[in-house]
Amino acid sequence: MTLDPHSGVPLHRQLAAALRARIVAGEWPAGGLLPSQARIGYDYSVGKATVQAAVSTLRAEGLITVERGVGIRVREPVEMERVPVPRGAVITARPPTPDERSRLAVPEGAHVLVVTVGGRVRGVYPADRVGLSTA
Amino acid sequence: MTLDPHSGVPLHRQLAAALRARIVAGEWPAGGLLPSQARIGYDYSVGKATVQAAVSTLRAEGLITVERGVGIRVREPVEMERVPVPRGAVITARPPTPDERSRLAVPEGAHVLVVTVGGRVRGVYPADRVGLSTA
DNA sequence: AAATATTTGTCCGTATGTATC
DNA sequence: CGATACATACGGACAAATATT
Repeated sequence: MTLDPHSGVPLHRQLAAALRARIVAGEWPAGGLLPSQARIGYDYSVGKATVQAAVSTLRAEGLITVERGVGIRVREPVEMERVPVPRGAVITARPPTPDERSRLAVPEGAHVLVVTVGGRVRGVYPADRVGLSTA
Repeated sequence: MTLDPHSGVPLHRQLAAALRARIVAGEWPAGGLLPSQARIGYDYSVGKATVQAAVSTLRAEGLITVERGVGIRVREPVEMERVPVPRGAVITARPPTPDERSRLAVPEGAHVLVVTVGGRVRGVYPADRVGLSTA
């Protein structure tokens, strides 16, 4: 549980990598709670800001969800909806606008898939729940 | 240049919204420099952590790039490469793994487009530079 | 129902390191 | 070398949401 402050790699990245490894190794069940941020900081001997930066990274990666007053949960795999796209469409991905984030309920860190045909937007879908299938 | 600490909206979000509005309004040219983070904090009467949180948000949105020792630049529009996808493919977007981030040079906050055919991955592309076109 | 503890969120100040000019 | 600017890291204080007693 010890990180190396002199390795050249920032502590918060080392911590994120350490937690990531433990998560994918299945140390905590999907939907289960990790130790509190305070406990993590104590275990790895780092400050709050460092823990929070690491947590923020893993949340952006979609590995965890964080609930205020509760803790850090291992994200459960989500059912992916399948949406067909027409031929001749162009598909891009980008972060949602604040408006799209609330309208489509896009979680923090997730992006949206944008389908355009002839330069006109035909659809915007939350990328964490939707996969596009070509005809 | 004044934010409202009692509006219920966190200061860093208010600040991000304020800067976002000024950026999209064209207040600074593409490739140009915003005021320093210290200056922004002074102008809006907030601390460094607040400025950094707002800057981090805008960077994740792809609106700006931040260069150490230089400052905050308005991101210039990038040429989008067009990659064809076969019929019967499924397209998803997700954050890159650390490995993919370095291999594909995916900037902080950007995602990757994943093309699968019959459950097998056929291609992974940086979503900030690549658009997929269906046949 | 109510008080208490736990946990995360927000915000601040300070200090040090490192890259650029 | 010095000045400027961002990155990293620490700690404290308070608020908000939740869980527990």
